[in-house]
Amino acid sequence: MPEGHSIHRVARRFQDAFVGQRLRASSPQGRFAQGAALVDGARAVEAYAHGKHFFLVFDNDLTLNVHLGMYGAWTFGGDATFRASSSIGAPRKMGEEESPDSEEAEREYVGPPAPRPTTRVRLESDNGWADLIGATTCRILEPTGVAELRKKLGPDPLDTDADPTPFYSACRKTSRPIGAVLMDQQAIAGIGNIYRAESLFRAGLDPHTPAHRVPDETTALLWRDNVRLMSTGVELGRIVTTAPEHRLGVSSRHAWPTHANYVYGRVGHTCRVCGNDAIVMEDMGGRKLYWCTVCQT
DNA sequence: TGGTAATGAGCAA
DNA sequence: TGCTCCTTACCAC
Repeated sequence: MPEGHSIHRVARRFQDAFVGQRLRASSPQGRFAQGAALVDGARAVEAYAHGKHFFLVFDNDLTLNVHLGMYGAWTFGGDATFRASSSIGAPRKMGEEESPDSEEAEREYVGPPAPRPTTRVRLESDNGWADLIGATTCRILEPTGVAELRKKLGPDPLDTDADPTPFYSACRKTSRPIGAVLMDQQAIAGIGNIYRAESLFRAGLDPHTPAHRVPDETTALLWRDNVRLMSTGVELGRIVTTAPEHRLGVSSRHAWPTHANYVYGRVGHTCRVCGNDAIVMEDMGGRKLYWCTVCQT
């Protein structure tokens, strides 16, 4: 899936383009017809993300809660204030950039295109639209439901007010591998398979290290590094975890994908730091874990 | 045309 | 631990 940074981009997009307006809500696919009816015609008052969960609050106290899962994506379009249509969500190609700037602005907004048959939700204002496909979760929540859900989510590195303490204590009290804890949304919210692998590499940490044996200064480093990496992800619309000196000879950002990561998806390639053919892939908790057996000890 | 993998997570066993 | 759901795109045949 889109990791946490993508969801924060979605929230930003909604905040800019839809919040403050009355929205028409529908479910072209039909599977969310009842939910859409609950907010159809209501005014959007706030959009935010917590980890990989997206929340759109309406003035009738109901909240649209979306989790994109592995395949979900939002597509946006509208008049000039929207820029041209773009999408945020499940990338289909490695390193794909989300919401690329359009080459030309749309001349005249005449309304949204016909929805794909798989469109779960379409939200429409007078000057733009947002389509959701493939989400694993899409529902309407009461305020209590939102509170209940958020209580189960750990601190989000992309939340500037977040207190990382719960993440530190989660690490101290479990012998589960640190590589598994980083993926646990109850311990820390928003990290996915790429940020997991890349931040562990940058910390020089063996993913199998029992979390309670990771020094406090290292868990603090992991938090701070994910704050930095994910913030970069929000700004770029793409995950780039390599330091500039490890992207030598790459000037165009369109060439970044092949130099954007240290270990994710790089089995059989030379490690950018130690130069060894030491990057391996294994299964951890049902997900593919990539790491360098020389750099991460 | 069909098999598969993909930045996820809930659930049964 | 493994199955399931959601959807798309790429690849091999």
